[in-house]
Amino acid sequence: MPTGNFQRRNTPQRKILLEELCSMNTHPTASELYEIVRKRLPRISLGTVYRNLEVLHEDGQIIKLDLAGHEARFDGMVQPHCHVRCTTCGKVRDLPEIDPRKFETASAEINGFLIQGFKLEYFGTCPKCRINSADCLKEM
Amino acid sequence: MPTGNFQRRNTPQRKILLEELCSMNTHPTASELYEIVRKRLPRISLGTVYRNLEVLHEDGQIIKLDLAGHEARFDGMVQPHCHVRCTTCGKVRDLPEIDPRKFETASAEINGFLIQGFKLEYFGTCPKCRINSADCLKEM
DNA sequence: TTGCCAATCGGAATCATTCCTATTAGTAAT
DNA sequence: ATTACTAATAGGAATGATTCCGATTGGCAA
Repeated sequence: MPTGNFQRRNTPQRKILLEELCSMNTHPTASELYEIVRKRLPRISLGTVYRNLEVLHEDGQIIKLDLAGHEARFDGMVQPHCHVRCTTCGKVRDLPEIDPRKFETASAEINGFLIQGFKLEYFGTCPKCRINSADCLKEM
Repeated sequence: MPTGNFQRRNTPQRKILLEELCSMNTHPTASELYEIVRKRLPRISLGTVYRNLEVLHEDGQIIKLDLAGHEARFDGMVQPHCHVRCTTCGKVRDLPEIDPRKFETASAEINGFLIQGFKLEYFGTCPKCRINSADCLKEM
């Protein structure tokens, strides 16, 4: 998850990963990006791709789409926006904006997609972990 | 994904899985449920647990929580409701209701959870797959 | 009882992701 | 330039959730 603390200077591999990701709007997986980047860096390893995508994500330079039950996908567009996943072929595309009113309707059409539903997941800190991290602070 | 077509008669294994899942509100993973059910069915296999959770989900008898980048969790409460995941310990709990207005605020407190954000994913059918499935219908 | 079919068991296979270790590249100091 | 140090990399092994497969079992109808 993004820490927002600081932004590391990008290594050559990381820079090229970012360039390639930002030049596409198809939200590739780590493996897809690996195949693409390999054309420019034939000796890059898949582990490096994973690690650097994680670093870029931590530093807020890219978005990680960790969606329901599928491999993670990555997005070079960091402005907040939504995504649709095709339940048939699995492709992921951008949605123009968050419109909570759409939640009410069972189905709708956006950008040619026939929307069947949405999945909403909150994240945060549970009561117990809030207390524990408070303890941590006291101990320091 | 739920088909809503018909509901199969539950096998003994499936019935017990459903009973156990409905008696808890902690959204167990398949492995956790496997350990629990094993007390009543010592010879059940993990594969059976996975298959039957999938069947129950397809028939709409349970909810499958396929959340961001973690193992799937299952929920016996089928009324629509939301979930929070603790980013520290990973536990998942119910949220009382969907309140789209909450989307606006960066952080809020619900049920003792300190909410840091949410993840919203639409799903549906992309333009190409809509056409292909229409072709399918024509061919039939 | 027999045959049939779906469900099960048990374990192997898969696949995305993470981890490990030796090597390399980059930078600063000498 | 050379050396020393450190962080990042490559390559591959390990992990872990999930799916797949083949042989066996259980329940039901003829």
